[in-house]
Amino acid sequence: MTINGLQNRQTEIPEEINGLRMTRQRQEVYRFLMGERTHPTANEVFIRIKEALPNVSLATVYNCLEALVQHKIIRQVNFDREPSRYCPNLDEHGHFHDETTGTIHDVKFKPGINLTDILELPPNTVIKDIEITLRGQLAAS
Amino acid sequence: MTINGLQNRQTEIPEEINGLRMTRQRQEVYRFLMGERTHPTANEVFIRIKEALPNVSLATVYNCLEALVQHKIIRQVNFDREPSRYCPNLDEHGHFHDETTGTIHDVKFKPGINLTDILELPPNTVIKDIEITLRGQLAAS
DNA sequence: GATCAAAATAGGAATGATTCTAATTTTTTG
DNA sequence: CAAAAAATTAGAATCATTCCTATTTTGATC
Repeated sequence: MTINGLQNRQTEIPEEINGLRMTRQRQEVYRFLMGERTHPTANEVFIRIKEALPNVSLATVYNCLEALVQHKIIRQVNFDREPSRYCPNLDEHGHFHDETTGTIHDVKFKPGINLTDILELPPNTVIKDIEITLRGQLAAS
Repeated sequence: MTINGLQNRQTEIPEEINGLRMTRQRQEVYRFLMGERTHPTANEVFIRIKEALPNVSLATVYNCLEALVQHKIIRQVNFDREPSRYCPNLDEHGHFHDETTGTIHDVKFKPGINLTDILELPPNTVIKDIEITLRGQLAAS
């Protein structure tokens, strides 16, 4: 792929993000996710970054993904009991799972909506994380 | 437990619910869930209904749960990648997972709130199912 | 109530995403 | 550079769930 190393410079990724040292493997995982809207699984990440790092192991991909999630650099998304998927969008948002195509779409909240405004939470509740998932289909219009 | 069979009559469960024939095993699964607020896992259901049906198998519990879910008699609830849990509350609601105690609480919507009102869904979307899960803790007040 | 077909169940094997373990390599620190 | 810490690798282990197949139960029909 490379003709000239200098022209092959890919998106610059800092040496550290949110206190997490960005090793080569973490960079590749992160770079791939940043360019994806498809919410890939760990295995899909693995297959893809093997192109750049042929010796990478699946365990490392899991380690990287976990580290990135824990440092709030990416998000983990779960649909029922399917394999976890990973998402670079850190804005508060939900996910719509289109059953017809199997694709997943981010779903924004309408402006000014605050999740905790619409739910009857027990008093003194500290919410750390919210996950909203929708299943359905895009009707042929 | 039984002194007098007649007095031991438990909650009457119809022979059929939503088109699903209520076999003995399905009855036991359903009856147990109806009396529980704890959102048990398949295995917890299994352990519990073995008291009434010593020969029941875990596979059957899974079969029963799936049948009940598919006929919209109970709901399946997933937290991240933890074992699925089951819930007899059919009202539209979310779940709050208290990390301190490990307990799960149903969360109602405030009156008049319509989920689709607050989300920016793609046009022509048919939503079949919504799942809202919250993780956090009940602060000591 | 006997008979046949369909549905449900039981038990155990198989699956598959994820986690764990131990050994090796890389990075950081003194 | 040496030692310690962190990250990576490969493969084994885990465990919830599904699958398979034989058996049992149920429902329909006579």
